[in-house]
Amino acid sequence: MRAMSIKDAARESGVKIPTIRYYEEIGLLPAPGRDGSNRRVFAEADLQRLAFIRHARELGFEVDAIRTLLDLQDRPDQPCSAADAIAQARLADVNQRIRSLLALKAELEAMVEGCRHGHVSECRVIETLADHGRCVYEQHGARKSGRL
Amino acid sequence: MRAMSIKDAARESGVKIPTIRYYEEIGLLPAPGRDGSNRRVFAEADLQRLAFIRHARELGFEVDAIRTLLDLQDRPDQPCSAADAIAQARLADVNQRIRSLLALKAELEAMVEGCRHGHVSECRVIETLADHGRCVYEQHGARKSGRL
DNA sequence: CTTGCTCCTCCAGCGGCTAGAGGATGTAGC
DNA sequence: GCTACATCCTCTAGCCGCTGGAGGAGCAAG
Repeated sequence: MRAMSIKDAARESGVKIPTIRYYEEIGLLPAPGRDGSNRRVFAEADLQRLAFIRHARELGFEVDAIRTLLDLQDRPDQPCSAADAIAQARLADVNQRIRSLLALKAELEAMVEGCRHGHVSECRVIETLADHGRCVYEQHGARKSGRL
Repeated sequence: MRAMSIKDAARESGVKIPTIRYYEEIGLLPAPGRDGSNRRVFAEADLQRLAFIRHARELGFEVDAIRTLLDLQDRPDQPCSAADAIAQARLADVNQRIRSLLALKAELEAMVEGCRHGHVSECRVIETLADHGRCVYEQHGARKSGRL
């Protein structure tokens, strides 16, 4: 059973030091042990938890969702439908986001391609921004939250 | 020349009232006139500016970029290369984001499809989160900022 | 005994809003 | 004139998920 400092835990897990402390503060990571000088000592289980959290964050899960997923992980006899639902919801969100971004991409490409590289007075980029009506696709925008 | 209240301006521009005030505060929207009771009075030009800002925000431009774009709009004799560069940078960002999200989508689909709807102990979703090595695609993650 | 490294806690800030308190003013109906 | 209600104002604090800095403690090596 390795016991390591926060610095080592950060290196091993890929989670930065202040972020580790933050996860502890918000209760995502259970408070690790301390040594005689009040320094945190991380065990194997803490590292696994950090890796889990990091991976979930990379996949864009919100902290609350991760909390639920971690709780589930701790109770292996539960049905996994809750975990499945969270992942499904996240997938739906990602799909929606991709759709939005593809519309933006088309819009931005039209703006950039239309640019004659002259003066602002005849700049397609500025014109398009000023007049939504010139948009290639109407339906960009109105995303609520802003992850990934 | 119409002169309207903040409520009307919000309705016309699609920008919410507190957001309009916020844009004024951060200097994105020049401070509009006031009436005898210290209430904001919005003119046509203000509305156009609000529409410009809103459209740019929908396309995911950052406030600083919008500031530059608005400055450019105000000086039509300038070359539009700066505006072009901002739009290009935004396009590159959108493309990168789409790539990330497609990787996430694949990853999430693998997780969800692998789920046998049994117990957490054999849940593909939880397993995959716990062990990055099981990922279909390594290269998800590490996006810096989180818009759209 | 000093230097340098790591650690601790606490607090402030990022972006882009959003929401609420607490108060002033305007308008409509009686 | 009075009441009710809508709208406006300013100011402050909160959202998410961190990130960074101040100020201080503790430990090892030279």
